[in-house]
Amino acid sequence: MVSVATRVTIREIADLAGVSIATVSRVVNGRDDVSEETRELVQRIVREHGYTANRSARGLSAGRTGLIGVLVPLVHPAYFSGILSGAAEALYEHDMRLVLSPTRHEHDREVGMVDRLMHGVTDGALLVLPEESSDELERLLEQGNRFVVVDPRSPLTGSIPSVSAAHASGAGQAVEHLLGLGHRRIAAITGPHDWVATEDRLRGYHAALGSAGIMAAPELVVDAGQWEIAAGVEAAERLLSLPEPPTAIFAFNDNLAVGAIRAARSRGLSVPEDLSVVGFDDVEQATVITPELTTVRQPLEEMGRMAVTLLIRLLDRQRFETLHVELATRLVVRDSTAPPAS
Amino acid sequence: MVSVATRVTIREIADLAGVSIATVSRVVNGRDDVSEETRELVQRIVREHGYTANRSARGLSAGRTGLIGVLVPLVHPAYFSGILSGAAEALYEHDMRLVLSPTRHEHDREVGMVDRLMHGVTDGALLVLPEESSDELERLLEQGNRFVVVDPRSPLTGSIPSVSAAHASGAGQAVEHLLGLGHRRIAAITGPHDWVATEDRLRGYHAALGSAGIMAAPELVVDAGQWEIAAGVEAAERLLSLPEPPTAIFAFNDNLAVGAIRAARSRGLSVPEDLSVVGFDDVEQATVITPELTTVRQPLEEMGRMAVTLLIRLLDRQRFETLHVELATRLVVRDSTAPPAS
DNA sequence: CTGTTAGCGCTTTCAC
DNA sequence: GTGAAAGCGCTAACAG
Repeated sequence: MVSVATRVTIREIADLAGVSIATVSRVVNGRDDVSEETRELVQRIVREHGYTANRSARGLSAGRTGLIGVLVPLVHPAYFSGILSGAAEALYEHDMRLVLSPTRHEHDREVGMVDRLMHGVTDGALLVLPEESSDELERLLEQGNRFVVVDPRSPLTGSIPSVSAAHASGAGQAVEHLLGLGHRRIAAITGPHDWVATEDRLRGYHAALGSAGIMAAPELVVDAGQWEIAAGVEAAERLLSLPEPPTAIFAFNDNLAVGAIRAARSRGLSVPEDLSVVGFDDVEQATVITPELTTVRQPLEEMGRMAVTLLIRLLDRQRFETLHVELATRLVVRDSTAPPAS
Repeated sequence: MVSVATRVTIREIADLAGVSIATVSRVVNGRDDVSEETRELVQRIVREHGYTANRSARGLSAGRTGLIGVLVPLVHPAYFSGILSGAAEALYEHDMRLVLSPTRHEHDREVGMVDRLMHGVTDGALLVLPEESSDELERLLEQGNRFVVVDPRSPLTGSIPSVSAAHASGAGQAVEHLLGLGHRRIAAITGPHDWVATEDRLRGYHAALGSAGIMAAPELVVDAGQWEIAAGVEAAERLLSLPEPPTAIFAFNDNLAVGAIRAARSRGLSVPEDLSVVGFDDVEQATVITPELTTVRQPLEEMGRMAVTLLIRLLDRQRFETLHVELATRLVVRDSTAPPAS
């Protein structure tokens, strides 16, 4: 005969303490217009009975649910789960919770989810690598939705808050590392060409080469078109069959780098002796592959945390100057890079 | 002067349609006591205005929020994100959402989160690899909480619904594969000894050997004590320095298997020529490592989906016979296993 | 079949 | 400093 336990409500706490529910509400929400005496009394009762406000009721009456939607294309890839992890932790510290909403990269599903989430379930959202165009996002904002974009796919207009990694300078770090080792023919395997991540990293690549007085040979930049291992294999094969192949490859993410290593190996080339490879992201597989990958670490957890920070400020209607935050990357040198053969 | 858009409410839809809010509510909730005519009218208006019920209000009034809490130790490891992914997808199909709640393996945090979640934010929960003892879980259940345990760490009493992989038969598949290749000295690197996963896999290991008329040598079973790569390296080193080392190692998860491969390699042994290695889980790194890992695949997404199915039945107060569901595993043969040297 | 009404538990004016 | 009371938007009896 177990029935769903009926939780203690604000009414009961009020009765127990001999005060009104308004007073209990004040204490629980940390208002300061309560006498010290009353506050302590109420707090004691609250503690003794393990009372916590019913979130639905609070959401309905105060318009704040303490829930944040996080839209990610997929939850599985390490890239997204890193961001998720950081966001969940930051929200937990604010006593808020994360509503996980995978969009499967489907534009319509994403739009629908934002809409539903924003209507009574969630106070705001994080849009990770959203499918929507800048215009669509702008419109969402105008409709009164509160959100922060994490790692925008395409360039955003000024008023949409966002958090991303410093792609260009990260790429610069990678290339400078290779230059420092003595490489001069440094190839790039890029991601899809219309992504901010790709374009910015490409910019960083060219800038770093340029500063060293090197003009990147056009044939050394190949577009993998995707971010998957297979595309990396293919792109690397094209590079390695060049009349004058590169001595180092900067792959625009770790998957592509893994592909490059495989391609090299299957040609009998050894990494890093015959070919240096640098990746980007620093996800787990970077340390599983042999040789362990030298790569540019994106601060994924930190990106999630930072996005939460911005969003909470937004919800509190605080203004802030910098709507676009770029988080620094860090080069992690492991075993896949070395000076060129001779 | 953008103000937070005030969403269309049931009241407005009712007015627009010239019916009462009760009727709108009936239509929206798919009740069948509405005339076809009225239903269509209301549905049209609802569609035109993109109305969806405010979840907080519904939660408060109906006691159902459409939200499910999922407690996981961490979100990042592929193991958990696989389960999360399956659960999120299944919930989405039921128009429900997932509240992500990482516990960091902290018992108190987990208990606190269950408690808070269950109070007005969530209808029920999935507890993945929970820290609580069977007794504590039992008590939670008695207090009226609705939840399903995914991959219990310790054995559960009968009344607590759970979903897990078929550990014993999975281990059997691994060992039989090795036996089939001709191995006779088959070692096991186990996880922590008080885990259901460890004990069941160990049982499967012994059973399979036993059926082949082989008595497992005690020194061939080593307890890694953890699930991490480093522990796998260490355990494998112990095995490989035995006077009569094994020709094959069955590691109780992929991390440990990766460790075993590293240990073999650093001794100049090549896998699979000199040593076969089988893992358990089939997470991404199994295909990144060289050689690609032969491993027992756990149906992680499916476990998440199944848990959601059970939970929803539980919420609907449906009875079911099988409270404990075991999902079959599948052996994935790749390149880390081969017949013994000679 | 449809409308009226009474809450769900909480926050928030507005008085005192 | 504290309480009374009016909702927040919705669901679920209960009438008719």
